[in-house]
Amino acid sequence: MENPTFTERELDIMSVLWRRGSGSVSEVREALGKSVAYTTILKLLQILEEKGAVRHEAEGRAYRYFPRVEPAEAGESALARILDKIFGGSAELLLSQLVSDRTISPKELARMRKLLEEMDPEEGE
Amino acid sequence: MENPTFTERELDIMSVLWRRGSGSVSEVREALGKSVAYTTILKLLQILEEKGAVRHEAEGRAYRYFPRVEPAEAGESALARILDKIFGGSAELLLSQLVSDRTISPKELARMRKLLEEMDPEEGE
DNA sequence: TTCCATCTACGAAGACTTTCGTTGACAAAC
DNA sequence: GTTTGTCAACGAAAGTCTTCGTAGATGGAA
Repeated sequence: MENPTFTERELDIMSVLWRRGSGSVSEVREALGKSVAYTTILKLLQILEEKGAVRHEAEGRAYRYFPRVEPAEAGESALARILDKIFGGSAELLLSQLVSDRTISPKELARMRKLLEEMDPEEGE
Repeated sequence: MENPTFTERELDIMSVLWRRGSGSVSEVREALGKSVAYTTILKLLQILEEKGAVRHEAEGRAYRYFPRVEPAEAGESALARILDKIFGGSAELLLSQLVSDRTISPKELARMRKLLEEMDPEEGE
């Protein structure tokens, strides 16, 4: 899937599948607090499958859905959009916004520092 | 504006206003490559004004539109969504995705490092 | 004055997204 | 074997977003 983008609701569902690894319609519905009808979740999963974002396996009479798109792929598209449109391409500004107004644990902060330390300048990855 | 969120097209327009500081309908249209009709841009700007995201001043017979929402505000909402739904709340994963597969200049990388170095752990800001 | 260009206002069409009711299959419980 | 509960499929209604045509105002050029 090239540059996967998801609608609001689709993302809710993908989020559940990423967190849990997989899910039946009912499980996804549970995870979303049962705020939407069963058939709505089913429909969305069918749409996502058509898009190639998920696949399913039979499990008894029901289906178990698995994500086919990695969070990283979806994140790349989503971040690129925000970086460009909102932060004018400045990763620094984005990072600043990310860490401000949000509590980051000392451990996570340390890992984030390390991540940047270990990055070789010029090297994209 | 509490937690401003923008649709795809609205964001295109806000992006232009943020970049330029302000814009008339024609200027915004130019900036978007004239790919959409004049009245479409006007309509979107009227919607954004109704939402409180922009304001206008008369300038001759035309209007000049100004953003009333800061990129930071829009960025906060947008990042929070991605962080939660895609990266499972991990700022580290998000950062890792941000810097991978994207060329960050040595200077920007240095500034990003500094940003994290100067952050006091536990302190939200 | 009349025409043309430029502007805002409005409304509605078209596209996309979200929602769910209804149907029919199937299996387990009665 | 009839009822009950769980399931996927489908289609269509309702909601939202995007698009632009048309109308009417205004000002400058012919």
